[in-house]
Amino acid sequence: MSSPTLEDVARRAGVSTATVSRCLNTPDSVVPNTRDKVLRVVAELGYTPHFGGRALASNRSNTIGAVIPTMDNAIFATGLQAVQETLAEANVTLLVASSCYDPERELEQIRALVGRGADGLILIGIARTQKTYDFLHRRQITYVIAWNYRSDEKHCFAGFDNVEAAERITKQVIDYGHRNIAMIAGVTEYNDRATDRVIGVRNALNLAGLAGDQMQVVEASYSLKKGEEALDKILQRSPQPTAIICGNDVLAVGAINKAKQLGMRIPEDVSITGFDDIELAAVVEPRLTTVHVPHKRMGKAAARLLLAMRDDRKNCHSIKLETHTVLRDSLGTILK
Amino acid sequence: MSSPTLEDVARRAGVSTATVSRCLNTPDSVVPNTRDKVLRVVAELGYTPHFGGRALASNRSNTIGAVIPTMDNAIFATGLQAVQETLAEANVTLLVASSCYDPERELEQIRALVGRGADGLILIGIARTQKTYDFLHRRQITYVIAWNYRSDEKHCFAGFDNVEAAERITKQVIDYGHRNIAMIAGVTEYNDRATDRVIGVRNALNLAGLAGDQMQVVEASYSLKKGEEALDKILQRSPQPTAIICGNDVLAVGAINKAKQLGMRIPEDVSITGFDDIELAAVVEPRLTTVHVPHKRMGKAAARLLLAMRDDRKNCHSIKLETHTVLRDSLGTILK
DNA sequence: TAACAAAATGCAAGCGCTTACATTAAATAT
DNA sequence: ATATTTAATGTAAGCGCTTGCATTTTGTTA
Repeated sequence: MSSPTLEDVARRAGVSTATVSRCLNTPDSVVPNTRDKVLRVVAELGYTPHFGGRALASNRSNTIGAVIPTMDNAIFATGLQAVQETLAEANVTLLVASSCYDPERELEQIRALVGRGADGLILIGIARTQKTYDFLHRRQITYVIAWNYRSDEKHCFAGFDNVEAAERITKQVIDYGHRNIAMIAGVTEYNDRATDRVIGVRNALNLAGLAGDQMQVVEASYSLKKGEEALDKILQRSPQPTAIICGNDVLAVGAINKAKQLGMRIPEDVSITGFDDIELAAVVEPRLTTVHVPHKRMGKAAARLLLAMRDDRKNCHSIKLETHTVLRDSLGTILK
Repeated sequence: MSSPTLEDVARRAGVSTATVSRCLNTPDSVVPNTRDKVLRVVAELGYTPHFGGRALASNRSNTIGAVIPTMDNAIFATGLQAVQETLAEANVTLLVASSCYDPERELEQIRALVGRGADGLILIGIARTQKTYDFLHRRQITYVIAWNYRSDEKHCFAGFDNVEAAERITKQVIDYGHRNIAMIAGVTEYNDRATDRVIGVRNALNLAGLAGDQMQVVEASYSLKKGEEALDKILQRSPQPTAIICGNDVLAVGAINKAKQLGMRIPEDVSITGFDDIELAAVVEPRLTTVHVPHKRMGKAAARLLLAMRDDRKNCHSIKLETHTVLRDSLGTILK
């Protein structure tokens, strides 16, 4: 039932618990002879240090936590996988919790992870309650923000500029001749990435003299079905847009499906673009023109950053990752 | 720097540490008046119990671990999300590690999670080294096996019968008139799910008098690209099969893509079926006929089971989830 | 070989929490 | 009102580990 303890090892090896502990943590401070003897017993007993005891005594856990909106979203799952791999190389374990896009719940989960001694946290995006930030700062928690980037010294980022990326793809759409553009956005409440993407689209429109502030925006939560519904809503208004920019690929694919069901041709009758470049984007027909986000590299970067900050709290060099537009088939030209 | 401790709370609330502990763990054993007072202080101080202390004193970590092949696969990500949500309701945290389909690595990760005091483990499938099972048993680790099911009392399952499901869809393919059937399977080495699916297809073929043992099987790792390559390999042989059964949806979609590139019509020129029913399956054109697996329900079931077993180790009632074939457009009839 | 410095090891005090058990307060019976 | 039961709270002993400091061993120097 009960696992062997440090003391069991010590007794059996005929040394003190301190020596055993040192064999495990600072092997160089123990004479080889003793060390071998101890390690042999460790192997013999199949001893594994008790994490709780260790955390309690050393105030360090070799654990980092990630609180993501949901794993049930390829972009986070992919990123998290990269985080996990990077962390595993450094013998650090990953604690995962999901907030389900609810700020209260995020704080709850952050509390739980900190309570279990996470040495650092990976958080998604910037938008969270002041209460959460207060907690983070009061407790001096090391954290990095992923999936967004700001040139803001207050936080440490490993992300990309959502505004910029949205501006870029919108400009592309405009360059293709579109003048009447609508947007299916992700839910912007409590979601800075979704919000930034809307801002980016509006910016680009304004810059081209197209009254971005009057652009039709329909918000939809992350699912194919909601994307379909959103398209319906957009089509009710006339004149109908010639291009629909979507806040993420899932919504875009939903919109494409619906459009096809309605007998519309893409991109001849309407152009549709996405954001994220998940696997789906290259498979749907027509293949989706979208913003490529390097999710794996981002996960790796976030993990590395956190590892570095763990050793030196102030060692915070935010990383800005670059995105680019992938031109595929769902965006077409408007001939004047 | 240092977080408030139980004692800080106790002092400030003017009670003993025991009372504070009880307020947090067994609130009913404290009179409401006292409880409110204590909880107010807890909130005031932003107190979070220290995991290490708790684990040490109670010999329970309120943590369960999951070792999955990779999160970068929608089926596991989806399932894991359900696990996490179910666990969170019980105030249990989820530790995640990935084995990358490598048995040695799986053992390593299991060791790490157990070392960190996981009260139980969720493991994927049955195939693992004897060494791993020895470790699990010697340490009397509570674990449940997900994504597969056997009527085998040795383990505790929360999964489905891969053989049966593969038999079912194969029978469907045969019923549609196909006689020359090939398979693109996932990598079967160290992967009982992939192996079982091949067995199921062969069984059904044999049962229909179609020499399942001679069926052409090409193995491919989990990616669209490998699915495409596998299709190429299959088409080299003649006579070409009229139906290709794939071990998972990703391979199936890869095969569909390639077939379309080659100018083949699906299902007129060749039928293709998948397995898993991920989101992609309903989006690809033609929509994929596949085996629906209730990943979310499976995750939830696995978590519940583990939670139950935590309280009573012997309380192991394996759960068999049902799958069914979803008929969509990628499987067509052969007219005789 | 004695005297001393340096290296290795042991001792023991916690780290923050839970939980038997002891004590006190409240509720009920007499 | 008092004795007795029951509920609420307090006391204090660890849980397994790390680590500062004391002690012992080993190595060095004169």
